[in-house]
Amino acid sequence: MAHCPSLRSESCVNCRVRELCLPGGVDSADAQRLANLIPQRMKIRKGAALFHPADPLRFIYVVHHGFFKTSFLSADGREQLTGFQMSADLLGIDAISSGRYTCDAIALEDSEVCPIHFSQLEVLSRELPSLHHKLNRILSQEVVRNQQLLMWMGNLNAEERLGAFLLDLSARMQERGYSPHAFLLRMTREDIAAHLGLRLETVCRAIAYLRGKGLVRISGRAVEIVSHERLKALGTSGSTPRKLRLAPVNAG
Amino acid sequence: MAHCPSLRSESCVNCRVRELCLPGGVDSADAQRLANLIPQRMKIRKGAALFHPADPLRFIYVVHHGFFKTSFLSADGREQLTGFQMSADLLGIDAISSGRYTCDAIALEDSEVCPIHFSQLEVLSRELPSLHHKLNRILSQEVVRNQQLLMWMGNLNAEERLGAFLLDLSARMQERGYSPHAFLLRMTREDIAAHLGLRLETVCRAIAYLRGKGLVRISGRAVEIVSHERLKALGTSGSTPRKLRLAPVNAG
DNA sequence: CGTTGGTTTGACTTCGATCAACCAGTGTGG
DNA sequence: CCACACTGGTTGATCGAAGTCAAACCAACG
Repeated sequence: MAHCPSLRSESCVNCRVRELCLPGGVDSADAQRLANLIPQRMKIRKGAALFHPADPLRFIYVVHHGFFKTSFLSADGREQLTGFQMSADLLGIDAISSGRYTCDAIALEDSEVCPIHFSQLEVLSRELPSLHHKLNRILSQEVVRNQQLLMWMGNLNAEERLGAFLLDLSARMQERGYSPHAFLLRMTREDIAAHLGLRLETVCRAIAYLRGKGLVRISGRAVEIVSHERLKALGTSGSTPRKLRLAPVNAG
Repeated sequence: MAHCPSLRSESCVNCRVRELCLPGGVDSADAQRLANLIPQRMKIRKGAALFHPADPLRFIYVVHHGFFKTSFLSADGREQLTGFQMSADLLGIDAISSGRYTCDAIALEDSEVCPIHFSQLEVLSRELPSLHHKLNRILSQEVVRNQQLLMWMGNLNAEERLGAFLLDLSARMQERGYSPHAFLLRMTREDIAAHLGLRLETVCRAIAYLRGKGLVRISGRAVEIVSHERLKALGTSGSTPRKLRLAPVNAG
């Protein structure tokens, strides 16, 4: 069971995305103990799967660098893309409930992940309250994130959904030290569509719409966000799809 | 801080829904220690809120009996109903990530909840591995549940969504020892609509459709599921909304 | 009783799905 | 080298599911 320390690529302690990741808020000595749970980083080639639905849970994975998508198919062949994961994001936490992964995790570019033996993580987090709390927060965060996505699907039209999606990506890029104004998409239009509950043609048209309004510049995978403010304000006024039906304002 | 044990209504140990709830899989002595974290059950009247968005997290709540809905409003007045909670379901886990609740929790009937001091729960779960694991599983379960809902919104049409919703309710009734064939809805059509990303008129029409097909009998809040099998099979054949576009089958 | 909140049904409109054509790269084999 | 297939992206025309607006219905209740 014991791994030779020299095999470990690097420690969590001086990882670029440490604060966003599991060791965020955990002090350095303890972060090193977490790092010791990671046998060795794994390289995943573009298009390859990290795990499949029904595989038994042994590890959860942190994306070290690269980009993933997670998606699942229902019995009758419908696909839902549940999320895109970038560095410091966790993969596999859906598996904790049943002990088996519920989705596919596919690398969208050559990537590297840190596998963490889950039951060892549970044991260690009993010893380290800050790690324990961080894990709980990450799980809860995932719930909130999914609820946000739900809100997009339930309340926003195609253009607004795409706008929200781009702003979300932008914010996550910024968290990781990249420019929030310009970045490259790692996924296809079809992936975006499967994520937002649309079809790829509709995503294209939504892009054309935002471009036409001068809110973004998008050609191929290259995105430039011209105005975060105006993009955010997309839904606020103008068309009112599925907003709360307000009580009529009676002056008398 | 110490509460007189005599104040505690009852213990978790002989609670009807113990296995579904946090003490599920935790042995009786330890379940009693969990019960000791619950100062006293709280009664919530129909229509009242258990908490509001931005309230600081102190307790998470287990529904002991009754029925709740959780929903949130975005800045621009759009509402998304994130879920319905019945006995043994947890309320407030969305708050763990930021320390503040992100949604409203409203009782749909007179209800009773078990408040659990969250930071004490974290401390106790460090001592009791089985409790710790159960908490992780419940959090993960919530992620999976939301992903399921996402799949409904992204891939199913109105009738299929309603069918899936009714089957889900039915399964949860059964888990709790009630009949899966007939039960009462505690929520309005508008609540169902806000949950499924539809409008109430569309929910009404979807009900009429299922009734017309002889799959359910619904009048007012009373639901009878005539055939679980045929209800499940709703999407499987026939119309193919948003299914995977299959590669054309070339014989040559 | 009339009021009120929830539900149902109808007529019409609209957003996004569908089907189809076409384009830009990119790789492959003759 | 060119012909070609192939993948991903864009745009147009058409259609249908669900949204919107409106009216009516019903049970509960003061």
